[in-house]
Amino acid sequence: MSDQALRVPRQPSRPKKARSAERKRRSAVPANEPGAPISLAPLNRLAGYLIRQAQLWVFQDFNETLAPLDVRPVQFSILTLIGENPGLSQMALSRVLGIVRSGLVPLLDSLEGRGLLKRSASTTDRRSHALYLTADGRTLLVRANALVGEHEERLRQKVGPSGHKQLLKVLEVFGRGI
Amino acid sequence: MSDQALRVPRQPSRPKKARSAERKRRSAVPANEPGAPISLAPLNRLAGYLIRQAQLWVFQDFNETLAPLDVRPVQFSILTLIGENPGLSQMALSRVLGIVRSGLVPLLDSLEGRGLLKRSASTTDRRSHALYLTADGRTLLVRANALVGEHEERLRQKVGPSGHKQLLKVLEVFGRGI
DNA sequence: TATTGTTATACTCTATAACTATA
DNA sequence: TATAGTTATAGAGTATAACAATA
Repeated sequence: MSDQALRVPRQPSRPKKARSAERKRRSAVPANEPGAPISLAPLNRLAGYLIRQAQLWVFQDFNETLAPLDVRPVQFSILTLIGENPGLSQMALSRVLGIVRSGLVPLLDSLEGRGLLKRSASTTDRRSHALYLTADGRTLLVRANALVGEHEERLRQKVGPSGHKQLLKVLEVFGRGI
Repeated sequence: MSDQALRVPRQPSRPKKARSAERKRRSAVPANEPGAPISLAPLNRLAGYLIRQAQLWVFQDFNETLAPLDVRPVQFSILTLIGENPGLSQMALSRVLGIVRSGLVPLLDSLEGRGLLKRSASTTDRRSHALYLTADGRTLLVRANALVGEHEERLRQKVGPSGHKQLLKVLEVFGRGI
């Protein structure tokens, strides 16, 4: 964050000239009062919208809870899946996670660089890697599981014990079990 | 997509030299069979994981359903909120959406460029804009609501009618109602 | 001094195409 | 020919800092 000279400016995602054309004339119309209540009624009746809001809460609380270990949700999923299925290939992992195989590479690079997993040569197919947790990876996963338990408990308190049970049952259909 | 000369190469997110160091030695260890079933049990017991998987399904189905109108979930939320709260300011909108105000600018640029909304001058505060739907915006929102209804119906079929009712009730706590 | 909208910047995630090495 | 892993590339989403205009 200190060496600015190494940075290359990025291509802006939209051409600049389009923007000025987008805001040309602005007639004066009465606006809502600043402190006025905002109606969200139509959105709050959509289960899809509520699922999205719930997911944002989950990720935020997960990240805050797991911050001491610096573990994101997808990293936790990767470590858990490799721990449960030692020798997993990257292709199999990418299929289960719903991530294209090229997107998995930097994620595994990072975890391998931290010494949490290793890519071993497969004995059956020299193209593929067999993924294993290291001892450090197993140790971190134990600590992560404890924190995830705290996070899950906070979620249970948020929706209530019966709500939590209902979620596990109703959303079971979305769990990818192969 | 044709004029390659205009493109500026992007800064890779991670330094290249770190990668080779990350995969040094690879001992040969027995790997899981390629066709072997993969255990997801520990993840499928976490409500947070299931909420995430459900949200991925929701976005995918939403995008496929609304593709004819080229409306993403966040764009639908913006149009709905402005339709329900005409004259809304960008600050108020960004707070409700949970988006920082700078992130809202390109979203509104795009929708304004498509003629779906307009930024009008506020009568009370010359720093702020009052957001309104255009006639085209209202027309599109009507059509979008019909498609969102189809999407919601598919979600209801996915989790069952009683499951859908339970979701609306259990997840109500995540709906931001100000 | 503080706030609103904007710009510039950068990191993450996701996706596609092409390459290497293997099958 | 097809597949596993990798690289390069591009776009979306999200975040911070700084600026001008205004409060």
